[in-house]
Amino acid sequence: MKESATKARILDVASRLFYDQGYNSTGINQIIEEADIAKASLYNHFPSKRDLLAAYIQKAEESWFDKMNTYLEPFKDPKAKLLALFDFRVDHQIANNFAGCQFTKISAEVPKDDLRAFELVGHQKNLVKAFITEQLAQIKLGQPQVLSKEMLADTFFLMLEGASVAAGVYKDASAIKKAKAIAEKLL
Amino acid sequence: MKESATKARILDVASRLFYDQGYNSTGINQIIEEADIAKASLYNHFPSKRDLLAAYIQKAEESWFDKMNTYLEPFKDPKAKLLALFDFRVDHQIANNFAGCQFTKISAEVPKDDLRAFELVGHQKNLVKAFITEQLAQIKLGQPQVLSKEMLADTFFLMLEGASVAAGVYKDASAIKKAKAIAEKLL
DNA sequence: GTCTATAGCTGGATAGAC
DNA sequence: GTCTATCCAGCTATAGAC
Repeated sequence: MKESATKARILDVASRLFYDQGYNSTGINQIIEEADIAKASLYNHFPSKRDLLAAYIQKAEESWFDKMNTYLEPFKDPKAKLLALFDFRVDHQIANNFAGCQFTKISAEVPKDDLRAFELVGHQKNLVKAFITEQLAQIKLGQPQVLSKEMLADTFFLMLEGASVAAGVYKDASAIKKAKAIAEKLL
Repeated sequence: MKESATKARILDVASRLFYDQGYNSTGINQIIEEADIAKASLYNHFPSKRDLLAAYIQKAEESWFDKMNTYLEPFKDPKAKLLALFDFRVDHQIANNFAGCQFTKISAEVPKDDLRAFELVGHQKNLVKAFITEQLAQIKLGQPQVLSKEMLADTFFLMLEGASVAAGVYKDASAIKKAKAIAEKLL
């Protein structure tokens, strides 16, 4: 069931360019040139650019959670793990020159009739939200709490989403750091 | 100092199309066709598509705050006014078919060397943040507060940013409504 | 499954007449 | 300042040989 090396290389190159330049600004021609393959080979593996986009989002989701899990692995305490998620996103933004969230970017530039893309982006965000909820379930909170655990999960998730946007707009990670400080107060 | 009707019409058409289809997916050809003018007329008023984008963002900022002020005008109490900001964004997303925040969209799809665009988007977001801070300054909070007013401003701003992204991804306003419910608890 | 070659179109931008 | 006409580079996608 091993996928061809050609297909993997196409996806690697496309992933880099889609995130770096944007999906719409990256042409098939550039992808095949940098992957050093023929145009028809690309269309052999991916029937259309839209299909390549779908494959990109799925691969990016996998890669994103791999990196997240590696980063969070040392933290055993659920509260520390949850707070480290903010640090992970700071690091990730620095590593990617403050390009913003790659999934949010896709949903912002994709034509609105590409329902598949929105669904795949939503899937990644659902998993992030689920991770936050999972950690919160294991945290013992002091009494009395202003916000329920469900509301805390929404707060953290939405702040992270917003802070990632801010990172892309302002080209710095200060919003993510502020969000972490707020999260610490709320826990 | 009145601007020509041609220029205004170009900007009107471009604004609609940029938001609806995206900046990259909207060609000069479509703009001149729908505005019913010649290509050279467009380039007479806007030296490049990038300049047209800059004009679009500025006009959109103005229009956005006009609509916001109109919506919030009936609310005299600062707390009610601040909470109504969430409702305004729900309404705005519904009115725009859950296309997400138009400013965030631009920052997500513009080439990364278009510093002017990032700056103009940042300007709009600064104003939103300032409005939130302004309202909070007039609100008398109960004691003791977990979050300072500065942190509350960040929380509300980031949640609104994140919830607008979520509205665009999931095509519904539930995240904005959840953010409002959280804000009510925190005030 | 990979290649070369090209179709068919649209992109942003300009020249020159009026 | 608006028009027509056009340039050329880029786009997605396909045909057909090997």
